[in-house]
Amino acid sequence: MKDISLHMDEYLPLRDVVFNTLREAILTGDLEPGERLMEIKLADKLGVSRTPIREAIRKLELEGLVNMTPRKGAVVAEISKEDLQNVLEVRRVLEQLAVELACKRMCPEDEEALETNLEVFKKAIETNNPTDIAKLDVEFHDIIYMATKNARLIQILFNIREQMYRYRLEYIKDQDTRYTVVKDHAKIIAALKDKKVEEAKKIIISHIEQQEKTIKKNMGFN
Amino acid sequence: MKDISLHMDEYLPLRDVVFNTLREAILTGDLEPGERLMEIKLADKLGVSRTPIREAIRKLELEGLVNMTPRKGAVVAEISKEDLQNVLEVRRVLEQLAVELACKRMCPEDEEALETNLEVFKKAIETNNPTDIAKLDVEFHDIIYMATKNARLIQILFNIREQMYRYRLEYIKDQDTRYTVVKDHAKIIAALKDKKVEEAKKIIISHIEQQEKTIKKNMGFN
DNA sequence: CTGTTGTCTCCTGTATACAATATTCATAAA
DNA sequence: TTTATGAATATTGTATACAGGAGACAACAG
Repeated sequence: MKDISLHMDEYLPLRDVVFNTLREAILTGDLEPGERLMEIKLADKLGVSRTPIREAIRKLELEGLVNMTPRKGAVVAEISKEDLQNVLEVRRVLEQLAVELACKRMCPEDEEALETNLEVFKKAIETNNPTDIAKLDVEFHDIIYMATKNARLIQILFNIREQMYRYRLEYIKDQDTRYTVVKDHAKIIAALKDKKVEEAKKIIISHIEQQEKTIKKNMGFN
Repeated sequence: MKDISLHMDEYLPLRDVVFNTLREAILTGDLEPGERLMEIKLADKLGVSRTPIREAIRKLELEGLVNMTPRKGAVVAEISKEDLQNVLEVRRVLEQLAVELACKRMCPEDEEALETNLEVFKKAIETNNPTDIAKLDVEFHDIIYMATKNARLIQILFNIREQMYRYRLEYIKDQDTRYTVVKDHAKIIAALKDKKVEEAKKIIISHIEQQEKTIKKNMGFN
């Protein structure tokens, strides 16, 4: 039997479409922190009934993007300096774990993917395309995550990155840091290839701390 | 105005009641791994409509306790040796982070709570009440989590513990390890009080590794 | 002028109805 | 006997209806 399955995963339940739409809107700031999410209004706007909206909101709640109060509804979660600190504290150790595991378990394809990414990244910086740059940076870390072969870790890191996205857009606008990012990525790749775990960890930490500084600077958290 | 507020948090939406019920059933093994969760059946059994059931299942999905396939429904997530490994890898670093932060931020009340817990724990072991023992062990770690003052970390650790519960019940039945657990707890408290971060981390790691061994032994993962 | 109460409206919580898809099982053809 | 095929059935996806709580606001009492 040949592969006749023409994208059987093409179909997405409305709740997932709604979920993605709302998430995107929150991450880009289209829906502002503190804003109420009213089911009927959203349902009308998106042209669906309340049911998928409700289910999407339940998921957003678990993702930490909205806060719910029973019988009062959901509001877009606030972003605060404290919360950023909290997320970064967790992220720091998990990213370290990720490079550690990646070091152990990385296969040749992963290595290759990292190097390809770095090249494309460099080009994107030349052409100065912010969207591409952000996407490629995300992809770089994705490759490392995947190399860990730990589905749980991957899931949590994805979730954390989601949170970070609300700050990240600010971060990536900052011109000065771009070359630092490239250098960091190159160093990480080298360390991973040489299986220098501690080295790789160190770079990741400084990488994150650099981001932290930039974000705080750009958002006026000080 | 006196405190006349008689349990205003008494009310729980049905979806949360259902969520707790199903979670409990999954964790205790009442609902077995691989078992299908059919909405109508559950709705009839619990005497509610499908709506709260569906919303509860969405939450269970995000918690990782069930797996969903669009248009096919939800099944109770399997528990495998690999998954246990994955969870433990993450847990190891996050528990370390927790004691590190707890060391920094613990207040006198937290210290007191830990010591009280230890005393009660000892008594529970004397009287050999498995339910109490499990509850107190959980509480011990809760106190440390809370002392970190990091809501994100707390949330993830809670979630991880939830996952662990599926193995933990087996773990706690094991008689031999109980005294080790008490000793570990005492050592952790001492280290936290003396602000000996590295020491505390070391103990936590061995504590977890001990659990890991016991769980694997009891579940025949080898 | 201030605070209380009642009503009105809006919104969420829950149930149910209807639509679309997946599964099952029997039947028929090779 | 095995494999297709298709109708019957079961189950999920989505929309809608109805009930009840929360907030807003006006009328009224102090």
